[in-house]
Amino acid sequence: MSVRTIAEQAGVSISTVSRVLNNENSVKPETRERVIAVANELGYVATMGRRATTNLGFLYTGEPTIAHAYDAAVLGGVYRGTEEMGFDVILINLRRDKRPEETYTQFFMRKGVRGVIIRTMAEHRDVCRAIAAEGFPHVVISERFDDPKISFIDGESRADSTRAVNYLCSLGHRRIAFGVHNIPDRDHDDRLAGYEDALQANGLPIDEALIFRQPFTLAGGATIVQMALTTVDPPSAIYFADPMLAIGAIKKARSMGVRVPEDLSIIGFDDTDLRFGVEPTLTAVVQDASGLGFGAASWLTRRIINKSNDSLRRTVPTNFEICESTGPVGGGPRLATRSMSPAPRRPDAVGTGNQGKIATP
Amino acid sequence: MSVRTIAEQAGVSISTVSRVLNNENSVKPETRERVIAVANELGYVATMGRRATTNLGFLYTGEPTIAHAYDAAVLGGVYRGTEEMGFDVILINLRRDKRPEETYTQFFMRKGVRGVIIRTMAEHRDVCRAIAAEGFPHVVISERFDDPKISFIDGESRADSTRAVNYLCSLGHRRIAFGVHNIPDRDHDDRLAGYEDALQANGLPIDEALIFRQPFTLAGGATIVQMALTTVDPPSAIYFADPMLAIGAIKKARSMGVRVPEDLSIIGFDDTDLRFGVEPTLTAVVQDASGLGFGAASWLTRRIINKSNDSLRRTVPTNFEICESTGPVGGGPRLATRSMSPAPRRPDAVGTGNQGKIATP
DNA sequence: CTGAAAGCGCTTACAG
DNA sequence: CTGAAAGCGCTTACAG
Repeated sequence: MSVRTIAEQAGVSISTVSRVLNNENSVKPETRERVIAVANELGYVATMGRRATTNLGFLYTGEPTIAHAYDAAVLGGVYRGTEEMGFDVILINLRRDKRPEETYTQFFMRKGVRGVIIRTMAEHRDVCRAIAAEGFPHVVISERFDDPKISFIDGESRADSTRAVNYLCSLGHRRIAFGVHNIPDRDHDDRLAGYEDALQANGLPIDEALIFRQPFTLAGGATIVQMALTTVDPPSAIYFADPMLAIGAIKKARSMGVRVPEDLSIIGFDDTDLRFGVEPTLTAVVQDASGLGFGAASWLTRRIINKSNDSLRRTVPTNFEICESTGPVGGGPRLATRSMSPAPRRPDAVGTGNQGKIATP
Repeated sequence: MSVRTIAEQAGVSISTVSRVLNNENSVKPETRERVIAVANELGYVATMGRRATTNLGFLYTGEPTIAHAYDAAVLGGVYRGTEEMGFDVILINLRRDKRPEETYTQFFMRKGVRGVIIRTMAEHRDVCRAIAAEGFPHVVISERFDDPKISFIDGESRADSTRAVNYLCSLGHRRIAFGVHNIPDRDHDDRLAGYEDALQANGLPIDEALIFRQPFTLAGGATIVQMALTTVDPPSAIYFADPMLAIGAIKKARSMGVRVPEDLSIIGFDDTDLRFGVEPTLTAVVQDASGLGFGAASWLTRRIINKSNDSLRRTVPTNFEICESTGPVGGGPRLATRSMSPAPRRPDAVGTGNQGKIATP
């Protein structure tokens, strides 16, 4: 399948197809759109020499945050997911490299990319919509859309958030705070909704004074503990929708002489294995970030090879794990570690002889 | 610069060059070697359509460990380092994709890769040597070689390891253990050497019974603490050459009722910001893993563009940071947090609105 | 094992 | 704004 096929289908010459592929400004917009549509329909593949490229793009719509534990886990999963079909992963960044006048498809084809895993944020949902509208193969990670043309894979944390807060209620807690980062994010809104569901189910009021928003850093978590414990009617438990907040909170509580869980129960959220690195080990809602990346890549590479036009609309439940950072209100004895909804987790391969730093307790 | 140029220089036809590039087995070995040598000399570039590719390979010689904090930090740095010259980062894996009969250069050219950052381990030092011998642009991360043709960038942790152990001695510690992972690794050997240097300088014996080797996991660190504290003459301080070991050790000590630092001083090693996530904050030898990746990528992309033949032989000193996990032997008051050798650190960009999980206290 | 020539995929003046 | 044709980079039968 070459420029020639596209040219025939679109009713233009191969010169025009080439011009569109290279985004020359001389092409009439309607012609351009028709050619791009045909190229996406036929699954046009950029060639290297005369071989088809097999690059899968890991796309940041905004500033890349590769070094973060969540991103690293997702990327590790994406890499594993490309193995079966033999695709390579290439890191691409819209903000850095996309030219303003070119379409997404043109940008991707220029990079030799046949499909993209989109790592995005709430503010760039329109970018996901535009890529889907052009018909370019894609999967959005950790978002959810109503439009059936947009493919996504998303962790469903609302139910476990409710379960987590229900668990606190069952331990006798009545003043339960919620800590979340201070930037709008659908994931985190879900967790807030789950928290509110549980409060209502337990006949507890939703108190805005118990909802804290801070940057998702250790310092943010510390600030929340500080603020929460110095209010008039302080909470006896906090559910954090972010790992860093929870870890910072535990550190801060201990340095304030507040015992966890005797004086304060803490539930966190974990995408990796960070919950095992703190003392006490964190009771947490756990999301398999690596699994999200794996699922996205393995589905997308198949869709590309099969030239199907399916969408992926997959929601993966989280898991609620009870560890040591939660206990009865008022400081009873600790409960034994156990898991309420054990789900299979697929850890990334841990090589030998390297300096890997992942927690594998 | 095309197959034609290579053909002329190598004294063969373009057909033969093409055959070598595609590793057809009909080519005589000597001819093949000559063509590959010329291709590397001229800096041959695979083309996409008729544009030069600009891929920088992030190469795993063995099993990829992308999700690990160290790898993620390095990769984040590599990505930043490619921005100026506009290269893209592509993840490649020898074990998965390299055909047994092809040379490294052939493999890389087939992937459209113009240079590689090599993430390797001690057991694959010969792979680094072979890539360098072929003349393919490369930088090895966290290794060191005598051969001046091999480019590397490496953290120098021996001096700070000595400094760390000297510091323990200055606090009155006389029984100081060393914890390291149980797989041979030059990095970690350096740290052991630094430990031994300090013991000798302080007139202390090197006691094999105080050197513990365990898998680099939280569990490994816990095991070391357990073993160390149940010996006849237990140490009052431990220096760990790996972050996970140190964090696991702190957790274990606390759960055994051993106070850190009053009963046991712990010094760790940190590639990222994990030391801030534990209680007490870890005194540590700190390596800027992201900076290693950045340095490698920014040098390598320039070398490719300039078609120079220089080698990179860069050693980056670590930093020794005194935090809360160390104190006088016998449990005096804690010292204030300060840094003995503050070095500029370049944190990865932290985006907004994402679920990033890096510690930025 | 290798080259000359045909041919594929693409781009690029040139012409309109 | 578009096409026909020339041309570049590469691969691939074909011939030896």
